[in-house]
Amino acid sequence: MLTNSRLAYHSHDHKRCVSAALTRAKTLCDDSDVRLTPIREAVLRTIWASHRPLGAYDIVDQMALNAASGKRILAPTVYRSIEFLLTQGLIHRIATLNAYIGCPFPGSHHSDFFLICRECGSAAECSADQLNIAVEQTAKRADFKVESQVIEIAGLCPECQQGSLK
Amino acid sequence: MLTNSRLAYHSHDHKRCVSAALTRAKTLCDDSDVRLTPIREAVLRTIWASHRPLGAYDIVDQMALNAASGKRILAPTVYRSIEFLLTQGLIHRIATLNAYIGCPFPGSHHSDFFLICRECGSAAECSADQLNIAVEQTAKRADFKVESQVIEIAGLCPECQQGSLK
DNA sequence: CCAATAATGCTATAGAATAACATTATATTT
DNA sequence: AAATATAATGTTATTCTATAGCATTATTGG
Repeated sequence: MLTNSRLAYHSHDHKRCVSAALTRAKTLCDDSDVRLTPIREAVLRTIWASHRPLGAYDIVDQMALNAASGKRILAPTVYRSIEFLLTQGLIHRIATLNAYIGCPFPGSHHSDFFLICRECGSAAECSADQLNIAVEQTAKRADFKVESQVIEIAGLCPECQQGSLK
Repeated sequence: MLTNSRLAYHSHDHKRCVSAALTRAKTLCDDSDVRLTPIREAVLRTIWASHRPLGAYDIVDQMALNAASGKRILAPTVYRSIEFLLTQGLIHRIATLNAYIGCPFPGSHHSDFFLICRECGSAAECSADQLNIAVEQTAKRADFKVESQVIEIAGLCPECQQGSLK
């Protein structure tokens, strides 16, 4: 099983998370001959500010002012960056939250699913063969051809299970 | 595996689907001492008009005029009915589509998932132990306590696989 | 440098969902 | 049955999410 649950739920040197994500992003965009512009990079950095999925308008609010013009960066621009980052596989959309989160292992093929803590809001991404196989097999029994999947599990992360004394 | 994929994807006597759903709904609401009012029943009937998830404003548009007053039934009222029907387990929300679909087996405990055809829009609900076990086990490996799950698979239903010749 | 393409700025608007308060209907108590 | 309490609906406005359309600026390739 591939997962970033250690990092997502426990305290750690988050700056390393961010810089690693940024480095990976640059490399991948370079390899794919697409442009990780300053704005796109800033959006990615904003999303990576935590392990909690972030809404598009939260991103708008938390983005620094445009370095060049000193003006705010508005929703359509942010949404364009989001679309770019989604296409490049650098972020994911969490459908149940209308929010976006950085992908911890972009570039690698993985049908992912998410463990989202209802208490602290942190989300871990996982990829488990067992689950993918189960999806494939159950779909097959209905003669259904799988093309994409959204799996979002809500509950309590390890830390918050301790916090809530029940 | 529990599923309504037969009915969802293939032609059938849909009136029976609807009347069966309505009957179940009445029974369940009666048992739970909650009121399936005319409007709530009309919303449920509208959702059950097909096996395709229906958006809230589509429901608003497709609802008949209020039998009593002859006026349109507006969004907040429809949303209230949706909330009621969700609470009673009579319908489900499809997060990836912002849409709602009738539950074919309400009352029974089931952690469900959906097979949604991108071609015809029909969605089948399934419940497979194998998948639930896989979810539980992978979550457990991350020390995550599962409370609810959203699993939405997109692809091609049996009928539409034949239609699209590839 | 010039033309073509890509990215961003900006305004408006579409689509999904709910807040707040008034009104009406139903249930409960007397 | 009348009075009261509770539940459901009507109505208007608003919030939140997302995109359309067009102008402007930046980047790339010749």
